[in-house]
Amino acid sequence: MQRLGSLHHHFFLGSRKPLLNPCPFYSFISICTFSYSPDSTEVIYDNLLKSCDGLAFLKQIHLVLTTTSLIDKSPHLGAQIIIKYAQFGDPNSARALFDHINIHGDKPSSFLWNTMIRAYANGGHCFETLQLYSVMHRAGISPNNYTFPFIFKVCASNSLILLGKVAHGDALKTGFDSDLYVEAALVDMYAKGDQFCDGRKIFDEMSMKDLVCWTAMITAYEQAEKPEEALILFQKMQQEGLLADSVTIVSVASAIGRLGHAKRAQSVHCYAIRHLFLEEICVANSVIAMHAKCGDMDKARLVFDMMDERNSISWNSMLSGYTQNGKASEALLLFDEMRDSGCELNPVTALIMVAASAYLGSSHLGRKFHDFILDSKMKVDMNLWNALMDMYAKCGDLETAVEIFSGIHPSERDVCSWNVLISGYGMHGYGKEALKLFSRMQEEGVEPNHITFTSILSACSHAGLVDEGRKCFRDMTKSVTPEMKHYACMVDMLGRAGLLQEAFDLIKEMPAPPNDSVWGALLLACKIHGNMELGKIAANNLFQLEPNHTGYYVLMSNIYAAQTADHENPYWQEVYRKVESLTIEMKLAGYIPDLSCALHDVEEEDKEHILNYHSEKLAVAFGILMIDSGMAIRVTKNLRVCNDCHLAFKYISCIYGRRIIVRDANRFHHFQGGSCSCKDYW
DNA sequence: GTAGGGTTAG
Repeated sequence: MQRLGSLHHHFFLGSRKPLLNPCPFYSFISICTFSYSPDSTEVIYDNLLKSCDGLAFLKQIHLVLTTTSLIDKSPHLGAQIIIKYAQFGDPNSARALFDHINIHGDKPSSFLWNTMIRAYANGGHCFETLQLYSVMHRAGISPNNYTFPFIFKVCASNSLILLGKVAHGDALKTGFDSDLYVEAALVDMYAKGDQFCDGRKIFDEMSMKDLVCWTAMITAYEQAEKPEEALILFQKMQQEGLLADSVTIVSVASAIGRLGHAKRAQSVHCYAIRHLFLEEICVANSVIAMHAKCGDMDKARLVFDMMDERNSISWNSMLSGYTQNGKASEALLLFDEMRDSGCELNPVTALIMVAASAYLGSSHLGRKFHDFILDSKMKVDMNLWNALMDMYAKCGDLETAVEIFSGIHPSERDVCSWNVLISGYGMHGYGKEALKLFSRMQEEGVEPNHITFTSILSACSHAGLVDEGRKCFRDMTKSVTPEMKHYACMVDMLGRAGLLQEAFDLIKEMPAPPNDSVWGALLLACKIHGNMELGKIAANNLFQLEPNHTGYYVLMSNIYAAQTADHENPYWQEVYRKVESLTIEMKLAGYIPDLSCALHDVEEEDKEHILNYHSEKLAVAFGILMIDSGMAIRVTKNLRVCNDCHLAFKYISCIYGRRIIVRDANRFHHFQGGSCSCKDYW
């Protein structure tokens, strides 16, 4: 062996260059052939093949073995060459050799058949894999525990579960179904093919499960958007004493990302650090995506910045994280960095950047990325076309969105293309057109999904098409179970149309407890239509569900405020007129409204308007109108009096020569002759 | 005797 080793070494150093010309190489190998017994020759070639790192080199070796007929004598070397061809992405050459052996050599062993099947399967050649599997049967060669995993793998990744089931039957007949690898592949196939129960059943009945089986099942749950189940299984796996490896962690991180659990995200991150998994690009990428989905872009960025090597998935995860967290401008900055880094910009990158443009509502930017896509000659798949349409619709350019849609061949359009356009029409207020598209879509045989129904209900809502919306909802319940968001759309639609009781009845009929978006839609409708009674019910539910969401408190407070202004006071018109004349009189006397007291972020003009109708000003105006001039005007208020009202009351006390006594949340203010007892310190 | 399964962005 020592001798062979050095010979091998010598060959490698000495004849690399002449390889371009087969002659010297060939004569050298010939010498070897004569110098050693056939067994030793086989070992030499075996070593040669092991060190072979390119297709050209491999073809040379193949040629020599063919001309010396060694290929027909050594099935082992034949198999090694087939394996190498597959590794270098040349399954056709592998197949040619396989066929050659089939004709010239002994009948290929099941080992060789498996090798060829594997070459096809790993190269993603689904049809060839399955065809060879069937030829194998006809040739009378039995598949074994090495055959089945590859068959199941291609069935899984090409959604050919029926064919997979047939092969499963073969495995049962031959008794290989209880092999660990076969079982793991079956679990994977059934789970990926939406046949969870079958996959889970096999998994549960396995006599022995290793880490790969657990990971396959965990991954299946995660990819089927069942992250809770994935994590429950992960916990069980740990209870069984198995330790997660980097592949497991990738799936667990994805599951946690889906759930948005920031705390668990941190613990997975730590685990990955402790086990040095973050050095693997795949793990780092999934940890980045996890933090991004949990809303923590700083942590995502930290991982990203620490990476020694990044691929396009790393960059894209960051870009999409920034976009999804409302930091589109950060995404734009990072995109420039990505371009400078020389990393490949792929269709996913383009998709994210188009979505970022849509988020910013900038058709200028969106168009720039559209041009970039066309210039880069990258393949524009349906997802990217859909994103472009969505971007144009969201940037106010519905015409271009429609233009793109019309340019796509009808057979190419998927359900998402229709959804994008329907929602585009909806958000532009064209409810009738959205409905027409919805019918056209069904006529063309495209099955609507839950997003289609959300889009169409929302379109009806914005256009006030209540009857049509009701009908869509009824039709929808025939084929799919309505989700929260559909109820929210319905409540919004009915509520906007003033059908508050019907909206409330619908909420009461819901099979599951309504969430915040359903109650939020009702509350908004109550605000629009001034319904205090239902508003209180909606608000109370919202305050329990989302106690920290300030927007709902503001909405409810506005309902109360509107009710106050809602003219219960028979003199309201006089009061409002008085406030207006008071303002003019005060301004003549030098009053400048203190706009900083109007806390809403609105135009200056609106701020002044809001200030004028502060409840204490209305009360004082009412007092001036109603109370004898000799008497003090007394106002009681439950909040601290604002600066602007305080200033105004000083002016009024002077202009009208009246005492105004205001009790606010903390103290009394006595206004008289242009000043206040608090001496402006309160 | 040779060979094998589970992974990340949208």
